[in-house]
Amino acid sequence: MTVSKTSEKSSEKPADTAKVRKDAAEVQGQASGEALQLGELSEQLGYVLKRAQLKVFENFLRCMASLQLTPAQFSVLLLVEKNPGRNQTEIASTLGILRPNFVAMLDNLESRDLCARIRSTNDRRSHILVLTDKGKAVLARAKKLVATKHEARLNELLGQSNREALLGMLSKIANEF
Amino acid sequence: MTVSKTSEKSSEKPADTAKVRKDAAEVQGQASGEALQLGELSEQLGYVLKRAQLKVFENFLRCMASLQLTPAQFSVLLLVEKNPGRNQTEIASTLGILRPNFVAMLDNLESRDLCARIRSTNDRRSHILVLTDKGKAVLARAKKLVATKHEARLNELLGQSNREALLGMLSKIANEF
DNA sequence: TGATAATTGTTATGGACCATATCAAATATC
DNA sequence: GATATTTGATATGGTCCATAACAATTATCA
Repeated sequence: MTVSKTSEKSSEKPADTAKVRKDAAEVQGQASGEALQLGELSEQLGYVLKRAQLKVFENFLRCMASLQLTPAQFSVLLLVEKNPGRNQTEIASTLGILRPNFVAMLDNLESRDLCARIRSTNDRRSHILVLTDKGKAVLARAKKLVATKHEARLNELLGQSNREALLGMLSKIANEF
Repeated sequence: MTVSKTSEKSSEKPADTAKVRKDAAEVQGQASGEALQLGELSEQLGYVLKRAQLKVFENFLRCMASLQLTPAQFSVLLLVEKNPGRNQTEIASTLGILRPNFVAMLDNLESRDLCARIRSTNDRRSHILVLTDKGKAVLARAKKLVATKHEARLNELLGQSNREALLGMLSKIANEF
């Protein structure tokens, strides 16, 4: 196999061997217009999981357009409502949010008068988080939107029992994987 | 209710009303050490879905540590192997990757000699994508790692039939939601 | 008690990922 | 053959995520 000067110019890329070019020549012009085959990709849990998650978030944002709440913001409001009086570190960490990144989130929610930081009397380093009246009202409306537009869509697509089974399996993965 | 000068300094935040401070005073010092209640959060599909996805990706990265392949890179290699001779636009779009963002990804894979861009003879604008021999070998090893370490873990956690049901529901969400 | 360590909220910063506008080269359209 | 479209690429900005560092406050403990 006379390979004339394995590298004519030193600017060639690592993959630029004769073998690859030969392989490529064999598939040149094949499969012009046809749809691509997903192949094993559609069996990869991570792939399907990620795509499903994107779709769900996308739908969530559409349902919440009138309230301008992201999934993360919604989760903060839910958690603060359920656990009033906790500080930023506690709320952030149970949501998997790092404290530095939680600051801007709270700045946003507080500027919209949805929740408030109150200096704790026990530990004057920390801020206690509470929903404002407006925050409670907005969250109530958000819950209704989620239930009627978002989760309802899921039930309609999967059926009640399947939806519950799905949630159970995802919880198991989230907690025990 | 005599509220002495509703706003002493104009620098007060919107949420700084007497009502919120009163509400906060009632929960000060409650629930010091106890664990937080997730409440309705654990029933929110989006929340559980996102957390599960993070766990799965995390595990995937650990399993692939020896090959240094991210989920996205793995999906590219899988798709190029199944569809050799397609161009960047086709591969990227079926993966939901925007063309500009696909360039750096390919630069990476190509610099590691896992795949190659070959100028198409049909349309000299486009690059045909092919796996190199090394790319094929690495992908083969990656598939084995995924099967024995990653997906096996899932089967062990959920059981074979549940794992298939999960995949089916996620596909349905990804495609029909 | 007082010196030292740890914690809380915060800022600054950098990386990874995602999205848009724009460009030159090549091709398609008419 | 003039114009529009497509392809890969660059530049750029936004969002999210992660780490280091800091002042104020609190905990530790010698």
